[in-house]
Amino acid sequence: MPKKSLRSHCPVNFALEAFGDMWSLLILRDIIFWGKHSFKEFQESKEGIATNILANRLSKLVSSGILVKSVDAVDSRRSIYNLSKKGLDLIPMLCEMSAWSTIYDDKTTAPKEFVEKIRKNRTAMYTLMHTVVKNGGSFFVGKNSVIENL
Amino acid sequence: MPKKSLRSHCPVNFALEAFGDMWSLLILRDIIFWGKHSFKEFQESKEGIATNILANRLSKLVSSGILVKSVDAVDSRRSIYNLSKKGLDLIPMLCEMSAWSTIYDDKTTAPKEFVEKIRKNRTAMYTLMHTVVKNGGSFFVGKNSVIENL
DNA sequence: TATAATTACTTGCAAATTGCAAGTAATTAT
DNA sequence: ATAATTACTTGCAATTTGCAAGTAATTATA
Repeated sequence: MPKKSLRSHCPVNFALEAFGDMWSLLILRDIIFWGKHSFKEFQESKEGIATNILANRLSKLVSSGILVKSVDAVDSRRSIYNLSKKGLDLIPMLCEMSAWSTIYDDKTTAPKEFVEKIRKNRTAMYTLMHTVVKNGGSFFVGKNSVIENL
Repeated sequence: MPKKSLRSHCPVNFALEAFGDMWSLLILRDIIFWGKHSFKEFQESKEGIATNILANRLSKLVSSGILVKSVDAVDSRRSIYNLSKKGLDLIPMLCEMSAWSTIYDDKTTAPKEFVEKIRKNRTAMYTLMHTVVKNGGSFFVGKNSVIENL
């Protein structure tokens, strides 16, 4: 199908058309914060995404250049989804979103050091996360996780 | 109806449940960037929101404490929607979203100074916008608009 | 002062999207 | 050889959306 034209080139609208639905953002969260990379792992997240929707969102994120899909070298059944540069550049937005919720949700599961660190030096935090995720890590999971360096 | 419980207290999910749908975000954009405040003005935006959806989203944003509704002093037909503190605190997120699109949409309508300014000193930009919008202004429109101070 | 506009909605209904359950195809593990 | 696992697809009911057409309460105009 031919790529349908945008309703507008307003930057907020552009972002919404690329990744602005609930499930796409939860997939990005799973990668950035939890180091998930496969269909199965995304499916196991507690919000409970349906498999047809998950397949649909993954293919949209790949075709908009935010995710890159590859086949696992040791298990060819597995597809691996990683963030491209374009996807890594969404880290600041996800961080601000999370920081907001951490302030306004009194039952938040986010660590308080996260918001403190962001308030002190946002750009440093974004840069650190960009590097960690680019190298296969994530905020919470992985041997070079962000949280153990806070 | 009793307030339905959240699927999770993950900060990304919390944000999505509060304002994470396309139309809610476009309403927030209209207020922050274009200084719109009434039903009619939101309806006129070029993305073309249907009036039933607009009414629904405005009432959700009010009940989640992001918007505050009041009646216009000089024309009692008009309802006026303003950002609460909780709403003003979404400015950083909207800015990062816009900054991302400005980089990746080669037809973006965003001014390039915006992204430059954010890269140089994000926090200063957020603070300026917070103040301007709090005082009834916006990024583009109003006598104390942000853009004329870039 | 009667009539026309305007503003902020609501209602009804068709069309699109979602959510759920159940497959399927291609590996990999036992 | 058989069972699991992984990444999907399919069918269908239920929910949500989009569109057109109201309605009610002002405010503006002849």
